[in-house]
Amino acid sequence: MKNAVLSELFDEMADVMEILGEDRFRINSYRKVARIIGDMPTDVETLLATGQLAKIPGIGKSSLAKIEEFVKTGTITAHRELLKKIPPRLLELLTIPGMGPKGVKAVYEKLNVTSIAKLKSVIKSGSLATLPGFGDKKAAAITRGIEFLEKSTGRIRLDQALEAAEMVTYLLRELSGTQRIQTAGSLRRRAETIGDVDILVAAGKSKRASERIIEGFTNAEFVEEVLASGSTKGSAIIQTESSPVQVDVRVVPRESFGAAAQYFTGSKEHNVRLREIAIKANLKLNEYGLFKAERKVAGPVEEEIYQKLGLDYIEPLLREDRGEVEAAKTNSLPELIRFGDIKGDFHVHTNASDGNCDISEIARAAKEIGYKYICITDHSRSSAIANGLSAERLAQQIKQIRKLNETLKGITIFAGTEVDIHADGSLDFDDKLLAELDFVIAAIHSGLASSREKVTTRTLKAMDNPYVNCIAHPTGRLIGQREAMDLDIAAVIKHAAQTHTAFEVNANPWRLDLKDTHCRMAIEAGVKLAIGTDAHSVAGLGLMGFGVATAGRGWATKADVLNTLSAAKIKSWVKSKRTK
DNA sequence: GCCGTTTTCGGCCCGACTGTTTTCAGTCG
Repeated sequence: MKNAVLSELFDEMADVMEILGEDRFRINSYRKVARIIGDMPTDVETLLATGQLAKIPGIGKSSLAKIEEFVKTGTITAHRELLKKIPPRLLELLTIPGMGPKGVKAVYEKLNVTSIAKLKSVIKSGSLATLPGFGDKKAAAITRGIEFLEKSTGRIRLDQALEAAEMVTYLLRELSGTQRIQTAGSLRRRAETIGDVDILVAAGKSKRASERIIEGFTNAEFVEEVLASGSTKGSAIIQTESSPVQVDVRVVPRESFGAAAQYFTGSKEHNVRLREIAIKANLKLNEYGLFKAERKVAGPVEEEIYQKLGLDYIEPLLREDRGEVEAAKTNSLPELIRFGDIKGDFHVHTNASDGNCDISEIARAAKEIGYKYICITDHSRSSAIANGLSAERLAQQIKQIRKLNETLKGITIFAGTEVDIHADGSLDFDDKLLAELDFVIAAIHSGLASSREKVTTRTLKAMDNPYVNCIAHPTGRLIGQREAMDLDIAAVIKHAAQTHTAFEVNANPWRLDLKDTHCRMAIEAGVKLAIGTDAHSVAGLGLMGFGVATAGRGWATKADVLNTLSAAKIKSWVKSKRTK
């Protein structure tokens, strides 16, 4: 996908211009273009060819010319020219927490620092601390920043962030003076990765009450390092079971709680849009409320902020400035899928392959959750490491499931498989066996790094099989660990619509695959989503919420998601592809 | 660089914390 590369180029141009001290509004427009392109689910090339790109607000003449140049030549002259103006490794300094463009400019011009390595040495020699605007504490903060950078990728998975949020929330609830607690930031929006965890606390008006809450947090046992501690904000690295996580706690008065929740939930881009609307209406929006001159017109309740701005309430999942503000103006926001709409799980493993419990155990657990059905999808023989089932073992399992269904009340077990898609697009089981199953999900588990053409053709061919109902984890990514396959998403979505095949939204926080923007593309093409946890244990069934949130971030309604249908309707949905 | 139902020029979102300051700039979200 060229979008990611292009987005990076625009961001880099903005970085260089910031260091060079150029006009900040101009820099902002570059950043905006970078974000728009990075978020776009469709290839820039396609949008450019159809003339749609020029119509996107934020992309003007100048950016359009740069994008055109990039599509034609693979490079942007302006980008190359800008990079010539600074040493090649200078930009890496910007990734250090505590180092911004002004700081980078200063160390470069005054101390000739051109890389992180050189920055380390001027800190060691003590010369950084002599620089105007720098000092011992600043030098120490930068050292910590470099160490942090060296041992982490900076962003954590949703499950890790949630664990940290739960630890801190539990602590805050016990503190006196705490009136309300709300998780905010990218965690509340259920973004696929989280930078730091934001938690809001409503407390009494006195400064002392607020200070006590911050103290209670920064002094907690699990706090490893305090980064900042003021009267309304505390920031610390906490140690969870899985990783160190930065948590920011902010205390706000109760009468501003809604405004603060809105403000700190973001995204930044969404908030900018809201504040622009406020200004046009002669209002001012900040974390304390919505104000007309000095008078507060909204503040305690988040919904009222939107209402007073003339907008429908926008769910946190949608707050990315991806068209939700426009939709809120025209009463055309989608009614998002909720966990309560989910009637079953489409992707579950048992101890027949690499899961850790048997069919009846996991089925009972699913019934306990309130599901009406569950689909057993153990691996097929090619996934040997996962103890994939042979044709004989699968035939045996189908019989076992049919028998269990006779005795188990209140839940239907679908016999399924997660069948491997071979390099040539053929499947691990023949059609005769697949025809015995209730639901078939197909997946690629090998050769993920092969060419765009190969992985795309492979996926397209699998969808042609009349028994394949769903493609599991379609891009194969593992967040923070493995890149997605270079799949032609537009092509596979189009083919899915034509072949009556669904795409999985894998709910595992390592995967979240399809991801939000791809979900939206699929929905727009009329392709159904099937949310599956890929559970390998009873606990694994509990990941469903991450999948529902990801689909919701892709603007999915109940009607877009296969597992909101009854068991009977699923059967007829499957049948309609087979009899086509 | 982008944009326009008051504008084709003149605007462009807001505040807390920190550290280096003698009243504020830089960074972050």
